[in-house]
Amino acid sequence: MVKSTLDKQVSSRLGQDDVRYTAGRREVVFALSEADGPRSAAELSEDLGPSVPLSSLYRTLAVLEASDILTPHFSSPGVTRYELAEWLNGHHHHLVCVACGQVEDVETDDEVEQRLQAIVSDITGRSSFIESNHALEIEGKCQNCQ
Amino acid sequence: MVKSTLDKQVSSRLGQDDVRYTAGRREVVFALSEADGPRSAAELSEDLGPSVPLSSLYRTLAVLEASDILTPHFSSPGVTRYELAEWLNGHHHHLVCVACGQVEDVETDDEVEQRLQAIVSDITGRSSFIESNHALEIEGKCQNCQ
DNA sequence: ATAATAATGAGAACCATAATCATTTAGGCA
DNA sequence: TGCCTAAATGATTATGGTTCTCATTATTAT
Repeated sequence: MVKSTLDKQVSSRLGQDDVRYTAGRREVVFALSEADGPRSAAELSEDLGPSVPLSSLYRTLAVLEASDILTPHFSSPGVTRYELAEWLNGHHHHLVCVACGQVEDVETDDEVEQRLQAIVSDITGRSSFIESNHALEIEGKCQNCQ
Repeated sequence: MVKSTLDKQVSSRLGQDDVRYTAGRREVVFALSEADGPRSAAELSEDLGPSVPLSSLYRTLAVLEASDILTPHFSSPGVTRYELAEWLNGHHHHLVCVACGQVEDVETDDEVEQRLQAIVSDITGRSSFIESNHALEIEGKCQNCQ
């Protein structure tokens, strides 16, 4: 995604909530748009350096999540990773390395995604659970850890 | 699963690791075998009462995970839930309620599971990632929270 | 029985995250 | 342009889930 396009979408969405799109928040959104998977506060802090202090970073993540710019992701104990929400980043799934904990995005083409959605409907169809989303997490070993 | 069968399988598996299957550990395994989804330490502690103190409970969970009796599961911020490992509990997927955080198991029949495995293979086939397992997490609202 | 080893439990320590609060910054308006 | 008000920031402190420590207790092997 082009940076300026993303910035416009985020800015507009935040505007609806009367939330300002400040420099620090832009940095966080940009760093996440460059990442190839969800990032924790600690990982982002490393990427960003001292220009965004941890306390501000945590608050920024919470603010951006509340406005549906970011989605939290849980795959390792005790740490929350964030990624751009689906409407910004596209629907995708995750490869979770059981060795190093890194999470990588994978895209699926429409045909595969349709088959997956059919499976989800098959599963929830019989229950009283109302589906809003699904996530296919594939665990294994990434190239580095094999 | 019959209690005695489960106990035998767990006991035998722990024996291979020279780990004792003590009363407290039996209580935890039993509580998880009765649960209809992954349970956190806090939830288990509520189920078990004061007979298994928290510090012992956490250690028991770690020990049982190390011997592949339990599998950790991450779906809400900052809390790890455990369930019996797949070889004891069967392969299944999860319905995660976005409102209350509860996680419920769902079984899939073989035909559906085959279709899902085919999708996973389609996705990882093109990459250098080596799959060991997959998890389909369906988010939405449980009956209580609708 | 006894020695050796593992398990237990109470409490302290740890670490990721959230809350506090004084200060700074930014947008609305004269 | 310069105030005024509300929002954002950042250093610090608090919180809560989890792990560690260590003295005590229980279990296994000889």
